[in-house]
Amino acid sequence: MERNAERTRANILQAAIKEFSEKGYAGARVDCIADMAGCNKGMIYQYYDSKEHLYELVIAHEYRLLSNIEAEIIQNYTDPRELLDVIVDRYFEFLVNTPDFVKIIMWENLNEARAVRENPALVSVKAPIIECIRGAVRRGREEGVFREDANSKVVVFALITGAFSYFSNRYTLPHVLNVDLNSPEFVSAHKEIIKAGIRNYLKK
Amino acid sequence: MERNAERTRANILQAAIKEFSEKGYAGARVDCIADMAGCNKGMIYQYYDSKEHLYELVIAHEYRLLSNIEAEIIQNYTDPRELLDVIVDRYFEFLVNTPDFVKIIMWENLNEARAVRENPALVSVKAPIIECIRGAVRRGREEGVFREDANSKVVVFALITGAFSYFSNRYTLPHVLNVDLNSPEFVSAHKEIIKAGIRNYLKK
Amino acid sequence: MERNAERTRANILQAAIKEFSEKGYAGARVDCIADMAGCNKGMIYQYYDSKEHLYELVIAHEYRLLSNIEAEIIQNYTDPRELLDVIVDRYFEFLVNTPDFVKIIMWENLNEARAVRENPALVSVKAPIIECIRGAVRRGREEGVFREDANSKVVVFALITGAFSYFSNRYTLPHVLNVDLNSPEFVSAHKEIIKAGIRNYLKK
Amino acid sequence: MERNAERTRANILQAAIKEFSEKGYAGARVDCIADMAGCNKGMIYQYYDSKEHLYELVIAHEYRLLSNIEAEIIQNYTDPRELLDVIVDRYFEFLVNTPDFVKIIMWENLNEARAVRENPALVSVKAPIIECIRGAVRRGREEGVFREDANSKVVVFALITGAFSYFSNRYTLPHVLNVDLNSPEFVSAHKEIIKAGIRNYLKK
DNA sequence: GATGAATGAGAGTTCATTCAT
DNA sequence: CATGAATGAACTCTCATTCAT
Repeated sequence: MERNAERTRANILQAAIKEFSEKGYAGARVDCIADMAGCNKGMIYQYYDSKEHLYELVIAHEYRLLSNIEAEIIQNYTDPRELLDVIVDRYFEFLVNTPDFVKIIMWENLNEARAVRENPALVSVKAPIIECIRGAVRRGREEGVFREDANSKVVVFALITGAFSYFSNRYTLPHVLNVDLNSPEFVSAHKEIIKAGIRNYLKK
Repeated sequence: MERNAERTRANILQAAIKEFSEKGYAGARVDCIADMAGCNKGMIYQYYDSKEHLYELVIAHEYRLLSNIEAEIIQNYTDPRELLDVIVDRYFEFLVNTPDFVKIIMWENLNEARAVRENPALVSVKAPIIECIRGAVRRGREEGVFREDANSKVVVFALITGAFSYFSNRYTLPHVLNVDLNSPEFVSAHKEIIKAGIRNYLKK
Repeated sequence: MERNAERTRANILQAAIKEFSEKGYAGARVDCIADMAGCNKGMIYQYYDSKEHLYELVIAHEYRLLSNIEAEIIQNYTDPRELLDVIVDRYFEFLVNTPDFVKIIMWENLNEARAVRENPALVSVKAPIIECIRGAVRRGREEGVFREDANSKVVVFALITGAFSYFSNRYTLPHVLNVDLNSPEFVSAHKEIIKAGIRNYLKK
Repeated sequence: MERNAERTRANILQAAIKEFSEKGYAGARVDCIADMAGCNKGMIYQYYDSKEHLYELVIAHEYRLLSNIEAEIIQNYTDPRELLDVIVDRYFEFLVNTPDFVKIIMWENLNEARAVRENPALVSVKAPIIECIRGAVRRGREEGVFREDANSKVVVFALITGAFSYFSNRYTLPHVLNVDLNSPEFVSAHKEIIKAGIRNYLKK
């Protein structure tokens, strides 16, 4: 049996992401995490102190995943109109490929953002993308292509919730609507609605 | 202490709505529900058999609350363009006034709609509003004000998630964005984005 | 199976006295207490909240046992010389008949009196007997039978430790000395040594 | 990091003395001992096999500390009357300077002398001082300065418990009595009471 | 109809001990 | 000789559920 602290730590974190994402904080079981990580329960306490602390690290980890995407967007896109479309596309791409993420953020929301509020590092994790969008909105106004009184925060909020909402009702709505959320037509129609809504808000 | 079966049943249901909405299924405590209902634990088992069953009834109850709103919309609005705006407005009004609802639906989503799927009565609870919107979209196409290939399900999905999304990230996003979701300007800006997105999707 | 809250509470307390007295706080097992009390582990938490809190109540209970003896002494004896002998006799009698007591007080001593210090009610539990002895010492001085500079606290300390010491080395010393601490001759010889020591300290 | 078997063994023993003395057998933690010894847990098992065995060696070590004092007394003092006073003085001196000792003996007492009883070497560790006192008592009788029926074991027991008792209630009593056990007046008054008690027992 | 005492399975956590490196 | 990762049993505590009253 191979002994490797870093490997075990990582296995536990991955297992915890899966468990917390599937069952939320209250429903998650430390035993299940240990089983999935292929290690003993004691290891979780050795490396992460408590279920609570492990959960906080999972939240921080997931937030960082998205902020990595955002950092890449910030570096590469500056044109105000292009930027907003890109953000919707990238968010969708990320959320489609990272199904754990949406669920974890939703559980955290329902916990009233307890872990986020108590982690100073997370308070400003969205500052860069906010600043980026704010800059784009300002430049759009200066260039005369956006209306004068456009509110950046409204735009950021609409961008994020627009992308999120597609996934956050992933289980109940498709069921009662009897639709396939994964069909490319459905995805692109929804993305277009979000983009158009924001475009309309910004247009002069 | 008065003995009143109906009163006790109702108290338990209200308490359960509060408890499940605040803590989700896994985090909810039967003891807390009994305390809030001002009765003892035995009553919950007498009237509702188990925590699980009580939860299912809570879900059904909440779904019915929204479908009552929907029934009223269906009766009173027929004009295709007006209808969509009305739905957004009514949904927002309902969700603002019924904060427990959003949380319960979100928890249920995260439970992968277990209770909804297992309850035949809920499977068709959204059929009327879907049929109503479908009819409006069809009439809009017939009247030549909507595009020919408009998909009713895309519209229903956008309407519901659009309204929902405003509330479903109620805790994390305002915190990192430092905004007040309750300000009338923010609310109406967001509603307008949703309406415009859908309007744009439908327009010829 | 009879259901009786008061009975169960009392059973748990008695079982806890036994368990804590035999094994100390760290060595005591909640499971053992439940078994001895003939009830379920959950009852202990329902009635006493935690192992810690149960321990504190046990300590308080035991202290009260001794202070009941002291109250009886205070009421019935006033003659300075007689009083001191009576205290030694009564303490011995009590400690012989209440073997749990000595051990619990010793464990508590080794815990550096944590529970005693944190319980305001216990801080003054020995005040009456101290005051009583202090009064006897004072009267003995006034009556000219005790020395002028006799210190009451020295006397109280010698009285209590004198009685206690007989029991507190109950296990190691008899073993290495190969003596029977319960033989009446040994008991009365030891009591006489203590009484004589104190008498000598007080004599003019 | 230097590799030094003897050094590590010694460090572990010292750390164990501290840990067992502070927390008793049940409360002591192998991890804490390793930390204090500046080594890792494996070393403890390599050198001492188990927590249990380490504890037994600690007990033996502490007993030997006192018997060294006793050996020195035995060698240097023979006069019956002087001897008893010297023993009280030396015991006090030792116990004041070796605070761990009192606590360890007390814990061991509460464990009902398990380690002492199971260690043949300890059974006779007090034989020399007992024999010494027995001899002094005999000579005192022969010289006509002690009573004829003086029991040496009573004297040994009184000597040891008399010295011990001052320290064994070190935490609870001073707290409720509000006295300073370290004040020279208090110490010498207490010693005098013990000496006088024994002197009185022995006198013709 | 209503109470709350009692249960037992299982949750999070700790700890002496072992073992690959 | 030394490390610290890993284990598993046992511990404190919780909770949905049952049942005598």
